[in-house]
Amino acid sequence: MGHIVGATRTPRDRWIEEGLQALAADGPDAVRVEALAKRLGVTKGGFYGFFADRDALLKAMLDVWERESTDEVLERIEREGGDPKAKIQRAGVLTFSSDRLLPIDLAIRDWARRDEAVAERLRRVDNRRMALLREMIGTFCSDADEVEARSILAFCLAIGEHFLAADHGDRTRAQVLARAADLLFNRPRKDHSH
Amino acid sequence: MGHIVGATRTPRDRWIEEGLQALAADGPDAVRVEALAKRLGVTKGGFYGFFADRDALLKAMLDVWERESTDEVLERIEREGGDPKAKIQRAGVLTFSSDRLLPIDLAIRDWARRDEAVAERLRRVDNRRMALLREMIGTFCSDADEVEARSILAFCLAIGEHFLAADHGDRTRAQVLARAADLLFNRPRKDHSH
DNA sequence: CTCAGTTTATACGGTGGCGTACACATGAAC
DNA sequence: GTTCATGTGTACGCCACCGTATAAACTGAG
Repeated sequence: MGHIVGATRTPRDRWIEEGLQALAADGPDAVRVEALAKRLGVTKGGFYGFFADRDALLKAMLDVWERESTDEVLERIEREGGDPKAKIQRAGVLTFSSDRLLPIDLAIRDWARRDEAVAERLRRVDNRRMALLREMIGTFCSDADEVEARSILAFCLAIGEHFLAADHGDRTRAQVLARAADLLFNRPRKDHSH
Repeated sequence: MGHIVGATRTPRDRWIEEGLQALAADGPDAVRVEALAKRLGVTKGGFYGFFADRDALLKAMLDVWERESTDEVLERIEREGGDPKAKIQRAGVLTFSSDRLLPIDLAIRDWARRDEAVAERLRRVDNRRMALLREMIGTFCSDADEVEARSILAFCLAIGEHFLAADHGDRTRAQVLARAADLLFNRPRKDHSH
């Protein structure tokens, strides 16, 4: 029973991986079975053995992304420890400076605007990330409303930066970002004097 | 000479407008000649009288968007006047709360990640918007580096908010955004005590 | 009414993509 | 070496889309 026979030249994972690369590079419309096969040096012959149809591949891709973007990143952050600011920074680096995860993340954000199922997954992922941000910012800011405000600012900066095309004169983007992060993480506000 | 005859049931502008709607709703790949014709209750017969090919339509769409997003908005802001903060807010409302311009803007941002020509146009538009932000923020903040930092934070908040799927517990998104804007525009930082 | 110019409908060839059917190849188990 | 499940190549029907060609319909001027 359970005969495991026949070698798999192009296992399920490689289809998913190639799909994620296509998604990252050119959006969900670029995830085409025959195109992936070509890039894998193979025809689509084996594809339909692993996936019912193209849509099943898309779902599988999102599963992998969701797991990699939450569990794996959060686990690694906890494992490596450090103070709150270091953790925030590491979380940012792990997802928004990753050559692998960043372009996938951005593509999925645009995708989510048109597909409710994708939006639902993104919500789960973003909520976990926001929870981390809140926790970290809460260690040096006591006003809960302000914690939320600073969290959304930080998150939107990390995302929006990649959708923003503006220049900054003499400054580099990195310099401007550093100063912005400084404002969010290192400068308690003046006394509440409404 | 120059006989102007023959009525135009579906003028150039309507093709462009329908194209922009398709772009806003489903991204650049959804801008298909035959699909637009169907939505216009027409076949593609007349299309190639106005445009050399699909690509010419895309260019024309970007032209219209660029003009509407810069000249028209900025002109209106100047015309209606007000204090700096009111101007920032109006600029934000005119572009990022417009049912028409907002979804187009977001679609173009994603598009720009893959098409250098689109990125170039977006850069022109974003630079004009950033210039406005700098000018306004400069009226109550003297440190040029911090002006730049607050500007990018404000811009990324306006953009990123729409790509962010997180919830905020009891608070509404609008409440959180208001508090974040408050941080950026109404709270001078503590004395520089580094 | 006639006419010319323009817009639109229809039909066509070409391409690329999906999903299916079936035959071939491969390699482990026996 | 035979068997057999599995992966792969090839071919097919189908549909959507682009861009072209050509004929029909419309419109305003004379």
